[in-house]
Amino acid sequence: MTARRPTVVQVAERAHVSIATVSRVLNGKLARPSSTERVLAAAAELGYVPDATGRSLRMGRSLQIAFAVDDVGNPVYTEMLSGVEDGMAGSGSRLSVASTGHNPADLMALIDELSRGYADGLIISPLRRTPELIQALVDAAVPTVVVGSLDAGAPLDTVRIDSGLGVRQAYEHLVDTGRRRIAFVGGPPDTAPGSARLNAFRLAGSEFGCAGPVVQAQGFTVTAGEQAWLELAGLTGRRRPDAVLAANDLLALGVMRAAKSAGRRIPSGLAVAGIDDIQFARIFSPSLTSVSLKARERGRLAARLLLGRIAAPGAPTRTEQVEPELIIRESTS
Amino acid sequence: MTARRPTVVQVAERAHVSIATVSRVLNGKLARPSSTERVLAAAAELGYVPDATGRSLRMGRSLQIAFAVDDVGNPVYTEMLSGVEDGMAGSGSRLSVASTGHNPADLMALIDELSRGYADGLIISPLRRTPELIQALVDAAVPTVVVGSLDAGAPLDTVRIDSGLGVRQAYEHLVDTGRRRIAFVGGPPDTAPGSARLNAFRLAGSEFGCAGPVVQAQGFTVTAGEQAWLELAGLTGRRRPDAVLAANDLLALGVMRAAKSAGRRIPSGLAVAGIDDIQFARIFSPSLTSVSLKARERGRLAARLLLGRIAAPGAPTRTEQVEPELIIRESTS
DNA sequence: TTGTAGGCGTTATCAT
DNA sequence: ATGATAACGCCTACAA
Repeated sequence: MTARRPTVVQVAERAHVSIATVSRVLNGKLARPSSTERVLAAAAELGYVPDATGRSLRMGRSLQIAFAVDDVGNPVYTEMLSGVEDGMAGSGSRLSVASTGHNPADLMALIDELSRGYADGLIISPLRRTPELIQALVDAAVPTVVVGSLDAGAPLDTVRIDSGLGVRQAYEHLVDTGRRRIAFVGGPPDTAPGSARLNAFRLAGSEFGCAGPVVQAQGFTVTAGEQAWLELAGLTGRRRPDAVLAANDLLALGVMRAAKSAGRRIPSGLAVAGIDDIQFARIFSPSLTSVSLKARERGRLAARLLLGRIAAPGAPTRTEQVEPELIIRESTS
Repeated sequence: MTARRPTVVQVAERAHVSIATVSRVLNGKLARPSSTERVLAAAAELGYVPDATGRSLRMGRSLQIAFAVDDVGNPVYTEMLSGVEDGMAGSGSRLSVASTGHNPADLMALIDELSRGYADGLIISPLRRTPELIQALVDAAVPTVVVGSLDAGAPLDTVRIDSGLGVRQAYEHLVDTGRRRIAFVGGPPDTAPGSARLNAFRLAGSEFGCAGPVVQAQGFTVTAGEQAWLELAGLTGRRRPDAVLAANDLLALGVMRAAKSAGRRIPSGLAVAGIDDIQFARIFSPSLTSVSLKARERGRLAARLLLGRIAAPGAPTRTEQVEPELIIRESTS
């Protein structure tokens, strides 16, 4: 911790070779067996480990990947992060995590920071996909992979999932199980998932004809879900919903909690379904029916995509598609 | 993304000064106003941003902090991570996250990796504090802050919390609310929190005399908690517990879920309390009584400690202490 | 096969 | 106040 770490120079001296030979041996290039042996021995004795910064400077690669996450409090991002780590396994790169909070400026600052060269690429799953953000990502100093659907125009690698299809699956399931007045608790409408899922709900509503009231929550949080329930709770008669479809699991959990406190029975009095299938969805009582958006798999794919892009910067942009999957649990059956 | 980024050389040429002056101006050292102005203008026009790698090499600092987490699936670590980010705010350093899984070798490899100089320090909250691990941390290439209690001997900065006191608080609360046969669901006994909390439970038991059966779970997970309940469920008569104290919230949630499925009423038939006070503890039904171990605060303090250590490597080791806090909710009252 | 030397981008010393 | 230059640790032509 105190002693200065040995460098190629120390190793070279000890092995009685030049630093070039040291570097070659350590990087697996060919060298005379005797030299190889001496270098390896010297390196081992000295406890030599190549310096990441020196190597980065020389190679022009930091061997780091940045992952920007909007809301660390949402388990879905933890799962995605876990997937990113999986996808990076064996790549030799490390993971730099930045939570950008809910401040768009933070995110822009992060993208700017990339031009410092501390990461070779960025994985991002932005809640708000504004044109400015997309443009910033396209112009970023390093390649970016977006987890989320983009207009075909943007020259960016993406990992997509049709969350609208997920909404439809949940909706259909609610109808199949006899619900006839399905309320929707949407996320903030200015977010990509917020608007996409609301649209899908409206579409499903016009097809199946069981759409009930729509509430826009302030965020994708449990608290917002609880508040959303308050708006729903007052409705009576024909406006009173027999099911709630929420734009994500945290909202659904909030709705369930508030509805239960208010004396509603779930699922007999009210069915509730969410989206994301976070790990806790299974644990709740009643356990929450939810549409898995395969966060982990998306993270894994994003990492593969990014590593591929870094290896071949000129290759045509790619898109990976993942399919949503309805997981039926107690809250609807 | 394609064009090579400008360096001090470009800026210097454009401003008609030397690279030394560019560096000085950009780092806020004194310079003639006219030079300052020209340099700033040139830098702005070129969109110059200092390269992190070049700076790191020269400064001998990577401006990165590593955070090693045993189990990303446990929200308590997400909260701690969040605290670490808070504590690092404004320091100019970035956060590198590595989840070491449950493989001790991974962790050792991570510590070895530190000697590559990719981080200036490490924050770690290890489940298993073996002598080998502690020694490795002491010998690590960069300073380490341990979130957890260590023997006084180890020359490491630490953030402590008396989780035994937390166990006692919960135990006392259960006794106060009339429970007379308190079961304990402990984590793996070879982990630091596993053994510390079990010991505290035994101590409280001998003091208050209401200790019931003890179950050792395989891990600190919901699933392990569900399995633990299975062991408890068969007990009858005098061995049948009227309360369960679990070594962490995930275990407690698992116990609650399994007990409810088995028809036990909570808290009337069985009281359940956990430890950690993860965000979801509040959301469950019934909401979970838990002892907050201030994960976020501990993360924040760890970051401060580490930054201080990096700034003053020779300073005496420090320990921050945080107090546990019992949060009473529905699962016990 | 091996060594010398240059350069990646930055900061800091030492003259001027 | 400023400029030339060295140095951080590494890899890799290029020359021998």
